[in-house]
Amino acid sequence: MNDDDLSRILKAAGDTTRRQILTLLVQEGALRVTALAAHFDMSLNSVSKHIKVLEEAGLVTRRTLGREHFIAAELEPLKLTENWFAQLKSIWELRLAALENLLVSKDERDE
Amino acid sequence: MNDDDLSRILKAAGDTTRRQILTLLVQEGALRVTALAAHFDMSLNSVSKHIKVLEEAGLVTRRTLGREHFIAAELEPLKLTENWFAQLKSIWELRLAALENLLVSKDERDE
DNA sequence: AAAATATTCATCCATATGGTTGACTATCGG
DNA sequence: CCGATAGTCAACCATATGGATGAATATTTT
Repeated sequence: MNDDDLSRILKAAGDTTRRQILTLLVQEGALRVTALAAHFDMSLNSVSKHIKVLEEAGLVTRRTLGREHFIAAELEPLKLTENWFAQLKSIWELRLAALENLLVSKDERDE
Repeated sequence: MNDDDLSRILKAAGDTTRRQILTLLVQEGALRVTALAAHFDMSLNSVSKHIKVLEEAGLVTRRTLGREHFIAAELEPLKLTENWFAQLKSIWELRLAALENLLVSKDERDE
């Protein structure tokens, strides 16, 4: 289901550390796991786990060269969240428009 | 901290049931807790808890009339998530532009 | 071949989350 | 005042999450 993708993405993005990781990757380009971990007051392993979560959400990709894993940001999936929001807004506006019409036609009847 | 707000919003939005609640509210306008709960295969209490999470994230507001609580969608906070995404994208593009410049000036030197 | 480096895997822990049920509170209708 | 209705609060349970540490794996360096 696509809805699960959206949940995964939003959950992955819902953690401060993971958002910081994404920011680092976006501003510095692909980074190794150790390089990323250096920015956090947290064990390498914990950072590694966060990366895994981001990876499973499709928000980062991994290119392995020998023993080094290069992690890169992947912003594409965030468009799913934008789409969801846009859809909500459009439904909202449709309803408001319908409401508007109701009021207008009521006014006309009352004239 | 504002970052906590963003986490709260994304976490609230990261659950399917809660997103469905938002959709219902957006398309039908304010609804009572019981009316909302009727749409889910889940106890009233669970829905009530989801509403609370949404409320704490600012994604819904509550108007209490007597014993009835009317819940309404509040899309404003979702703009924070849009801003975050937009910021990521802009940093990304800045870096790409800088990279582009580097390549161009390298080409010029090599001519 | 041995030591060092880069990373994941496995386990453990405390706390958070999503769900349940039962009790409590508040309001409405007779 | 009493029963029904609308909700929340409290406690409980199973599973998920975010963190830690120690061991295992793979690769590079010496």
